[in-house]
Amino acid sequence: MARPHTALLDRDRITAAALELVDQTGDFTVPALARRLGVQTASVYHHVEGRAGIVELLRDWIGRQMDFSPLELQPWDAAMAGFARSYRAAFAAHPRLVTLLATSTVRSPAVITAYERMATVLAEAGFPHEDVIAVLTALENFILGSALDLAAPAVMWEVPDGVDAPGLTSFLAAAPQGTDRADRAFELGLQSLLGGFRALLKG
Amino acid sequence: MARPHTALLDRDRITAAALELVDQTGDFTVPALARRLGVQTASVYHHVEGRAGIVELLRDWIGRQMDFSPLELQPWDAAMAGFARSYRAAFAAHPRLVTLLATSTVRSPAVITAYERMATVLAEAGFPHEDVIAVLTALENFILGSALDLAAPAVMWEVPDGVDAPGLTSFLAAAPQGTDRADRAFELGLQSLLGGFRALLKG
DNA sequence: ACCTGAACACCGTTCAAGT
DNA sequence: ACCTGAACACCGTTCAAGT
Repeated sequence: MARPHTALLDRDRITAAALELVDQTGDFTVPALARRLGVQTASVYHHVEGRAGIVELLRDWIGRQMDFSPLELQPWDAAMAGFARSYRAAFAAHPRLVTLLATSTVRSPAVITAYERMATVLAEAGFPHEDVIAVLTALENFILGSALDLAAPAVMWEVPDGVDAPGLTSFLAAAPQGTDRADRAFELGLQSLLGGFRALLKG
Repeated sequence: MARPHTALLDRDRITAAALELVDQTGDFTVPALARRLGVQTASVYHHVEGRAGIVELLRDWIGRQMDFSPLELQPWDAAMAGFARSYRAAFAAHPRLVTLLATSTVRSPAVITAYERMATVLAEAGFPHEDVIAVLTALENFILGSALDLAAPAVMWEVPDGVDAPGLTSFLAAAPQGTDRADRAFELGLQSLLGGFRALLKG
Protein backbone atom coordinates (compact mmCIF):
# COMPACT_ATOMS: atom_id res chain seq x y z
CA MET A 1 0.00 0.00 0.00
CA ALA A 2 2.42 2.67 1.29
CA ARG A 3 1.26 6.23 1.84
CA PRO A 4 -2.45 6.43 0.99
CA HIS A 5 -4.13 9.64 -0.20
CA THR A 6 -6.24 9.97 2.93
CA ALA A 7 -4.27 9.12 6.05
CA LEU A 8 -5.39 5.91 7.73
CA LEU A 9 -4.22 7.05 11.13
CA ASP A 10 -4.18 10.09 13.37
CA ARG A 11 -3.78 10.72 17.06
CA ASP A 12 -7.52 10.94 17.67
CA ARG A 13 -8.17 7.55 16.12
CA ILE A 14 -5.27 6.06 18.09
CA THR A 15 -6.63 7.56 21.31
CA ALA A 16 -10.13 6.22 20.68
CA ALA A 17 -8.90 2.72 19.89
CA ALA A 18 -6.59 2.64 22.92
CA LEU A 19 -9.47 3.74 25.12
CA GLU A 20 -11.69 0.97 23.78
CA LEU A 21 -9.00 -1.61 24.48
CA VAL A 22 -8.46 -0.34 28.01
CA ASP A 23 -12.19 -0.30 28.68
CA GLN A 24 -12.53 -3.86 27.45
CA THR A 25 -9.34 -5.53 28.62
CA GLY A 26 -7.90 -3.21 31.27
CA ASP A 27 -4.76 -2.56 29.23
CA PHE A 28 -3.54 -2.12 25.65
CA THR A 29 -0.67 -3.27 23.48
CA VAL A 30 0.55 -1.56 20.34
CA PRO A 31 -0.03 -4.65 18.13
CA ALA A 32 -3.60 -5.05 19.43
CA LEU A 33 -4.17 -1.36 18.78
CA ALA A 34 -2.86 -1.67 15.22
CA ARG A 35 -5.02 -4.72 14.60
CA ARG A 36 -8.11 -2.85 15.73
CA LEU A 37 -7.22 0.02 13.41
CA GLY A 38 -6.55 -2.31 10.48
CA VAL A 39 -2.97 -1.19 10.18
CA GLN A 40 0.56 -2.51 10.72
CA THR A 41 2.09 -2.15 14.18
CA ALA A 42 4.94 -0.04 12.83
CA SER A 43 2.51 2.50 11.36
CA VAL A 44 1.42 3.59 14.82
CA TYR A 45 4.94 4.79 15.58
CA HIS A 46 4.69 7.46 12.87
CA HIS A 47 2.05 9.28 14.95
CA VAL A 48 3.08 8.91 18.59
CA GLU A 49 6.28 8.66 20.58
CA GLY A 50 6.10 5.00 21.47
CA ARG A 51 3.68 3.32 23.80
CA ALA A 52 4.34 5.97 26.44
CA GLY A 53 3.10 8.56 23.95
CA ILE A 54 -0.23 6.75 23.73
CA VAL A 55 -0.54 6.77 27.52
CA GLU A 56 0.03 10.53 27.37
CA LEU A 57 -2.76 10.82 24.78
CA LEU A 58 -5.09 9.03 27.18
CA ARG A 59 -3.97 11.26 30.04
CA ASP A 60 -4.77 14.36 28.00
CA TRP A 61 -8.05 12.91 26.84
CA ILE A 62 -9.37 12.16 30.32
CA GLY A 63 -8.38 15.67 31.41
CA ARG A 64 -10.54 17.09 28.63
CA GLN A 65 -13.54 15.02 29.74
CA MET A 66 -13.73 16.82 33.06
CA ASP A 67 -16.19 19.64 33.53
CA PHE A 68 -14.50 22.34 35.56
CA SER A 69 -17.34 24.85 35.55
CA PRO A 70 -18.19 23.97 39.18
CA LEU A 71 -14.96 25.78 40.07
CA GLU A 72 -16.89 29.05 39.77
CA LEU A 73 -19.27 28.04 42.55
CA GLN A 74 -19.40 29.90 45.87
CA PRO A 75 -18.25 29.44 48.58
CA TRP A 76 -14.79 27.84 48.15
CA ASP A 77 -15.79 24.45 49.55
CA ALA A 78 -18.62 24.11 47.04
CA ALA A 79 -16.10 24.79 44.26
CA MET A 80 -13.75 22.20 45.71
CA ALA A 81 -16.49 19.57 46.03
CA GLY A 82 -17.66 20.20 42.47
CA PHE A 83 -14.12 19.91 41.16
CA ALA A 84 -13.54 16.66 43.04
CA ARG A 85 -16.79 15.12 41.77
CA SER A 86 -16.05 16.13 38.19
CA TYR A 87 -12.54 14.69 38.42
CA ARG A 88 -13.75 11.39 39.79
CA ALA A 89 -16.72 11.21 37.40
CA ALA A 90 -14.39 11.28 34.40
CA PHE A 91 -12.66 8.17 35.69
CA ALA A 92 -15.94 6.56 36.72
CA ALA A 93 -16.87 6.42 33.04
CA HIS A 94 -13.60 4.57 32.30
CA PRO A 95 -12.59 2.87 35.56
CA ARG A 96 -9.89 0.68 34.04
CA LEU A 97 -8.04 3.74 32.84
CA VAL A 98 -7.15 4.71 36.39
CA THR A 99 -4.40 2.16 37.05
CA LEU A 100 -2.78 3.08 33.75
CA LEU A 101 -2.60 6.76 34.70
CA ALA A 102 -2.15 6.38 38.45
CA THR A 103 1.30 7.93 38.57
CA SER A 104 0.37 11.23 40.01
CA THR A 105 2.30 13.96 38.20
CA VAL A 106 -0.27 16.24 36.64
CA ARG A 107 0.70 17.80 33.31
CA SER A 108 -2.61 18.10 31.48
CA PRO A 109 -3.19 21.81 30.70
CA ALA A 110 -6.88 21.53 31.55
CA VAL A 111 -6.19 19.98 34.93
CA ILE A 112 -3.32 22.35 35.69
CA THR A 113 -5.62 25.27 34.93
CA ALA A 114 -8.24 23.78 37.23
CA TYR A 115 -5.72 23.49 40.07
CA GLU A 116 -4.55 27.05 39.40
CA ARG A 117 -8.13 28.19 39.90
CA MET A 118 -8.48 26.03 43.05
CA ALA A 119 -5.25 27.48 44.46
CA THR A 120 -6.52 31.01 43.94
CA VAL A 121 -9.88 30.19 45.48
CA LEU A 122 -8.21 28.69 48.56
CA ALA A 123 -5.90 31.66 49.06
CA GLU A 124 -8.84 34.06 48.75
CA ALA A 125 -10.78 31.96 51.26
CA GLY A 126 -8.01 32.70 53.75
CA PHE A 127 -5.81 29.60 53.78
CA PRO A 128 -2.17 30.39 54.66
CA HIS A 129 -0.18 30.51 51.41
CA GLU A 130 2.26 27.85 52.61
CA ASP A 131 -0.67 25.45 53.19
CA VAL A 132 -2.43 25.80 49.83
CA ILE A 133 -0.36 23.09 48.13
CA ALA A 134 -0.81 20.67 51.03
CA VAL A 135 -4.58 21.13 50.94
CA LEU A 136 -4.67 20.55 47.17
CA THR A 137 -2.38 17.54 47.42
CA ALA A 138 -4.47 15.97 50.16
CA LEU A 139 -7.58 16.41 48.04
CA GLU A 140 -5.83 15.04 44.94
CA ASN A 141 -4.62 12.00 46.92
CA PHE A 142 -8.13 11.29 48.11
CA ILE A 143 -9.63 11.67 44.64
CA LEU A 144 -6.99 9.43 43.07
CA GLY A 145 -7.45 6.76 45.73
CA SER A 146 -11.21 6.97 45.22
CA ALA A 147 -10.77 6.66 41.46
CA LEU A 148 -8.67 3.54 41.98
CA ASP A 149 -11.47 2.19 44.13
CA LEU A 150 -13.72 2.39 41.06
CA ALA A 151 -11.44 0.00 39.20
CA ALA A 152 -11.35 -2.46 42.07
CA PRO A 153 -13.58 -5.53 42.10
CA ALA A 154 -16.90 -5.29 43.89
CA VAL A 155 -15.36 -6.32 47.21
CA MET A 156 -12.73 -4.08 48.71
CA TRP A 157 -11.76 -6.45 51.49
CA GLU A 158 -11.67 -10.14 50.77
CA VAL A 159 -11.42 -12.13 53.99
CA PRO A 160 -9.18 -15.10 53.15
CA ASP A 161 -9.73 -18.64 54.46
CA GLY A 162 -8.48 -19.15 57.99
CA VAL A 163 -8.82 -15.49 58.92
CA ASP A 164 -11.60 -14.61 61.33
CA ALA A 165 -13.14 -11.18 60.74
CA PRO A 166 -16.74 -11.32 61.95
CA GLY A 167 -17.09 -7.56 62.44
CA LEU A 168 -15.79 -6.67 59.00
CA THR A 169 -17.97 -9.36 57.46
CA SER A 170 -21.15 -8.12 59.11
CA PHE A 171 -20.45 -4.45 58.39
CA LEU A 172 -19.77 -5.36 54.76
CA ALA A 173 -23.22 -6.95 54.68
CA ALA A 174 -24.80 -3.83 56.21
CA ALA A 175 -23.08 -1.44 53.78
CA PRO A 176 -24.35 -0.46 50.32
CA GLN A 177 -23.36 -2.81 47.51
CA GLY A 178 -22.02 -2.40 43.99
CA THR A 179 -21.58 1.11 42.61
CA ASP A 180 -23.29 2.63 45.63
CA ARG A 181 -20.53 1.33 47.89
CA ALA A 182 -17.78 3.33 46.16
CA ASP A 183 -20.05 6.36 45.71
CA ARG A 184 -21.00 6.42 49.37
CA ALA A 185 -17.39 6.12 50.54
CA PHE A 186 -16.35 8.92 48.20
CA GLU A 187 -19.09 11.29 49.31
CA LEU A 188 -18.57 10.56 52.99
CA GLY A 189 -14.83 11.04 52.64
CA LEU A 190 -15.19 14.21 50.58
CA GLN A 191 -17.57 15.79 53.08
CA SER A 192 -15.30 14.80 55.96
CA LEU A 193 -12.19 16.16 54.27
CA LEU A 194 -13.90 19.46 53.42
CA GLY A 195 -15.27 19.67 56.95
CA GLY A 196 -11.74 19.27 58.24
CA PHE A 197 -10.47 21.95 55.85
CA ARG A 198 -13.16 24.35 57.07
CA ALA A 199 -11.99 23.77 60.64
CA LEU A 200 -8.43 24.65 59.56
CA LEU A 201 -9.63 28.08 58.44
CA LYS A 202 -11.08 28.87 61.84
CA GLY A 203 -8.23 27.46 63.97
CA MET B 1 22.94 -29.24 37.30
CA ALA B 2 19.35 -30.40 37.91
CA ARG B 3 18.01 -30.72 41.46
CA PRO B 4 20.78 -29.68 43.87
CA HIS B 5 21.01 -30.99 47.46
CA THR B 6 20.25 -27.63 49.00
CA ALA B 7 17.53 -25.79 47.11
CA LEU B 8 18.77 -22.72 45.25
CA LEU B 9 15.40 -21.02 45.43
CA ASP B 10 12.55 -20.39 47.82
CA ARG B 11 9.73 -17.89 48.07
CA ASP B 12 11.60 -15.69 50.53
CA ARG B 13 14.60 -15.35 48.25
CA ILE B 14 12.31 -14.63 45.29
CA THR B 15 10.47 -11.98 47.30
CA ALA B 16 13.70 -10.29 48.39
CA ALA B 17 15.11 -10.22 44.86
CA ALA B 18 11.85 -8.91 43.38
CA LEU B 19 11.77 -6.18 46.02
CA GLU B 20 15.32 -5.14 45.17
CA LEU B 21 14.47 -4.93 41.49
CA VAL B 22 11.36 -2.86 42.15
CA ASP B 23 13.27 -0.54 44.47
CA GLN B 24 15.95 -0.03 41.86
CA THR B 25 14.04 -0.02 38.59
CA GLY B 26 10.39 0.50 39.56
CA ASP B 27 9.36 -2.86 38.13
CA PHE B 28 10.56 -6.44 37.74
CA THR B 29 10.65 -9.12 35.07
CA VAL B 30 10.98 -12.83 35.68
CA PRO B 31 14.18 -13.16 33.59
CA ALA B 32 15.85 -10.26 35.46
CA LEU B 33 14.80 -11.87 38.73
CA ALA B 34 16.29 -15.21 37.70
CA ARG B 35 19.52 -13.52 36.59
CA ARG B 36 19.86 -11.84 39.97
CA LEU B 37 19.34 -15.17 41.69
CA GLY B 38 21.81 -16.94 39.42
CA VAL B 39 19.19 -19.33 38.13
CA GLN B 40 17.29 -20.11 34.93
CA THR B 41 14.05 -18.25 34.29
CA ALA B 42 12.07 -21.47 34.22
CA SER B 43 13.25 -22.39 37.73
CA VAL B 44 11.29 -19.54 39.25
CA TYR B 45 8.05 -21.10 38.03
CA HIS B 46 8.55 -24.11 40.33
CA HIS B 47 8.07 -21.86 43.36
CA VAL B 48 5.38 -19.33 42.44
CA GLU B 49 2.28 -19.20 40.30
CA GLY B 50 3.62 -17.06 37.50
CA ARG B 51 4.54 -13.42 37.62
CA ALA B 52 1.23 -12.62 39.34
CA GLY B 53 2.27 -14.97 42.15
CA ILE B 54 5.37 -12.87 42.75
CA VAL B 55 3.25 -9.73 42.95
CA GLU B 56 1.16 -11.51 45.58
CA LEU B 57 4.34 -12.33 47.53
CA LEU B 58 5.19 -8.63 47.52
CA ARG B 59 1.67 -7.74 48.61
CA ASP B 60 1.91 -10.12 51.56
CA TRP B 61 5.39 -8.92 52.42
CA ILE B 62 4.46 -5.24 52.61
CA GLY B 63 1.48 -6.16 54.81
CA ARG B 64 3.83 -7.85 57.24
CA GLN B 65 6.05 -4.76 57.44
CA MET B 66 3.26 -2.71 58.97
CA ASP B 67 3.13 -2.19 62.71
CA PHE B 68 -0.47 -2.42 63.81
CA SER B 69 0.10 -1.97 67.54
CA PRO B 70 -1.18 1.65 67.34
CA LEU B 71 -4.61 0.09 66.80
CA GLU B 72 -4.80 -0.42 70.56
CA LEU B 73 -4.53 3.32 71.21
CA GLN B 74 -7.36 5.31 72.75
CA PRO B 75 -9.52 7.06 71.67
CA TRP B 76 -10.67 5.66 68.31
CA ASP B 77 -9.26 8.50 66.23
CA ALA B 78 -5.78 8.02 67.69
CA ALA B 79 -5.99 4.35 66.70
CA MET B 80 -7.07 5.33 63.21
CA ALA B 81 -4.29 7.88 62.80
CA GLY B 82 -1.69 5.39 64.02
CA PHE B 83 -2.96 2.75 61.64
CA ALA B 84 -2.90 5.15 58.70
CA ARG B 85 0.66 6.29 59.47
CA SER B 86 1.90 2.73 59.83
CA TYR B 87 0.26 1.76 56.55
CA ARG B 88 1.78 4.64 54.65
CA ALA B 89 5.19 4.26 56.34
CA ALA B 90 5.53 0.74 54.99
CA PHE B 91 5.16 2.09 51.46
CA ALA B 92 7.36 5.09 52.20
CA ALA B 93 10.27 2.67 52.66
CA HIS B 94 9.57 1.20 49.18
CA PRO B 95 7.77 3.90 47.22
CA ARG B 96 8.09 2.23 43.82
CA LEU B 97 6.16 -0.76 45.12
CA VAL B 98 2.96 1.27 45.33
CA THR B 99 2.08 1.40 41.64
CA LEU B 100 2.62 -2.34 41.38
CA LEU B 101 0.14 -3.03 44.21
CA ALA B 102 -2.23 -0.14 43.61
CA THR B 103 -5.21 -2.29 42.74
CA SER B 104 -7.11 -1.93 45.92
CA THR B 105 -8.52 -5.32 46.90
CA VAL B 106 -7.05 -6.17 50.28
CA ARG B 107 -6.39 -9.85 50.92
CA SER B 108 -3.34 -9.83 53.19
CA PRO B 109 -4.31 -11.55 56.48
CA ALA B 110 -2.37 -8.99 58.52
CA VAL B 111 -4.11 -6.05 56.86
CA ILE B 112 -7.54 -7.72 56.98
CA THR B 113 -7.05 -8.30 60.71
CA ALA B 114 -6.10 -4.65 61.12
CA TYR B 115 -9.28 -3.54 59.33
CA GLU B 116 -11.33 -5.95 61.44
CA ARG B 117 -9.96 -4.23 64.53
CA MET B 118 -10.60 -0.78 63.01
CA ALA B 119 -14.19 -1.76 62.19
CA THR B 120 -14.79 -2.87 65.76
CA VAL B 121 -13.24 0.28 67.15
CA LEU B 122 -15.44 2.46 64.94
CA ALA B 123 -18.63 0.63 65.88
CA GLU B 124 -17.77 0.92 69.56
CA ALA B 125 -17.09 4.62 69.09
CA GLY B 126 -20.69 4.99 67.96
CA PHE B 127 -20.57 5.09 64.16
CA PRO B 128 -23.77 3.72 62.57
CA HIS B 129 -23.08 0.15 61.47
CA GLU B 130 -24.04 0.89 57.86
CA ASP B 131 -21.40 3.66 57.73
CA VAL B 132 -18.41 1.72 59.09
CA ILE B 133 -17.35 0.40 55.70
CA ALA B 134 -17.68 3.80 54.05
CA VAL B 135 -15.49 5.39 56.73
CA LEU B 136 -12.84 2.68 56.34
CA THR B 137 -12.98 2.87 52.55
CA ALA B 138 -12.59 6.66 52.58
CA LEU B 139 -9.56 6.31 54.85
CA GLU B 140 -8.09 3.54 52.70
CA ASN B 141 -8.59 5.64 49.56
CA PHE B 142 -6.78 8.55 51.13
CA ILE B 143 -3.89 6.40 52.35
CA LEU B 144 -3.50 4.71 48.97
CA GLY B 145 -3.55 8.02 47.14
CA SER B 146 -0.99 9.37 49.59
CA ALA B 147 1.20 6.30 49.10
CA LEU B 148 1.08 6.85 45.34
CA ASP B 149 2.17 10.41 45.99
CA LEU B 150 5.35 9.00 47.54
CA ALA B 151 6.23 7.30 44.25
CA ALA B 152 5.63 10.46 42.25
CA PRO B 153 8.49 12.69 41.17
CA ALA B 154 9.35 15.63 43.37
CA VAL B 155 6.85 17.89 41.62
CA MET B 156 3.20 16.97 41.78
CA TRP B 157 2.05 19.60 39.31
CA GLU B 158 4.22 20.35 36.33
CA VAL B 159 3.06 23.52 34.61
CA PRO B 160 3.63 22.87 30.89
CA ASP B 161 4.88 25.49 28.42
CA GLY B 162 2.18 27.83 27.24
CA VAL B 163 0.05 27.41 30.34
CA ASP B 164 -0.13 30.33 32.73
CA ALA B 165 -0.48 29.34 36.37
CA PRO B 166 1.11 32.11 38.46
CA GLY B 167 -0.79 31.25 41.65
CA LEU B 168 0.07 27.56 41.57
CA THR B 169 3.70 28.41 40.79
CA SER B 170 4.05 30.81 43.71
CA PHE B 171 2.28 28.52 46.19
CA LEU B 172 4.51 25.67 45.06
CA ALA B 173 7.49 27.87 45.93
CA ALA B 174 6.02 28.68 49.35
CA ALA B 175 5.28 25.03 50.19
CA PRO B 176 7.72 22.56 51.75
CA GLN B 177 9.97 20.71 49.30
CA GLY B 178 11.08 17.12 48.81
CA THR B 179 9.95 14.50 51.31
CA ASP B 180 8.43 17.14 53.57
CA ARG B 181 5.96 18.10 50.86
CA ALA B 182 4.33 14.65 50.74
CA ASP B 183 4.54 14.26 54.54
CA ARG B 184 2.87 17.60 55.15
CA ALA B 185 0.04 16.88 52.70
CA PHE B 186 -0.55 13.48 54.28
CA GLU B 187 -0.66 14.80 57.84
CA LEU B 188 -2.88 17.74 56.93
CA GLY B 189 -5.24 15.46 55.01
CA LEU B 190 -5.29 12.83 57.75
CA GLN B 191 -6.10 15.38 60.44
CA SER B 192 -8.81 16.92 58.26
CA LEU B 193 -10.37 13.57 57.45
CA LEU B 194 -10.39 12.50 61.11
CA GLY B 195 -11.78 15.89 62.10
CA GLY B 196 -14.59 15.34 59.62
CA PHE B 197 -15.22 11.84 60.96
CA ARG B 198 -15.46 13.22 64.49
CA ALA B 199 -18.09 15.68 63.32
CA LEU B 200 -20.07 12.78 61.83
CA LEU B 201 -20.29 11.20 65.29
CA LYS B 202 -21.86 14.31 66.79
CA GLY B 203 -24.27 15.14 63.95
C1' DA C 1 4.62 12.50 5.02
C1' DC C 2 2.77 7.90 5.88
C1' DC C 3 2.43 2.86 5.50
C1' DT C 4 4.63 -1.74 5.03
C1' DG C 5 7.36 -5.94 5.89
C1' DA C 6 11.07 -7.66 8.10
C1' DA C 7 14.06 -7.68 11.83
C1' DC C 8 15.76 -7.43 16.83
C1' DA C 9 15.94 -7.89 21.66
C1' DC C 10 12.96 -9.00 25.11
C1' DC C 11 9.12 -11.04 27.96
C1' DG C 12 5.89 -14.67 30.24
C1' DT C 13 5.08 -19.43 30.26
C1' DT C 14 5.37 -24.48 29.34
C1' DC C 15 7.47 -28.85 29.14
C1' DA C 16 10.35 -32.85 28.55
C1' DA C 17 14.64 -34.24 30.39
C1' DG C 18 17.72 -34.82 34.04
C1' DT C 19 18.97 -35.80 39.21
C1' DA D 1 10.94 -32.16 44.41
C1' DC D 2 13.80 -28.89 41.87
C1' DC D 3 16.69 -27.13 38.09
C1' DT D 4 17.84 -26.88 33.09
C1' DG D 5 17.61 -25.97 28.07
C1' DA D 6 14.77 -25.37 24.46
C1' DA D 7 10.64 -23.90 22.64
C1' DC D 8 6.41 -20.85 21.76
C1' DA D 9 3.59 -16.92 21.28
C1' DC D 10 3.89 -12.32 22.18
C1' DC D 11 5.55 -7.43 22.88
C1' DG D 12 7.96 -2.74 22.01
C1' DT D 13 10.77 -0.56 18.72
C1' DT D 14 13.59 0.43 14.53
C1' DC D 15 14.50 0.88 9.77
C1' DA D 16 14.97 0.48 4.85
C1' DA D 17 11.86 0.39 1.09
C1' DG D 18 7.98 1.99 -1.22
C1' DT D 19 4.51 5.86 -2.76
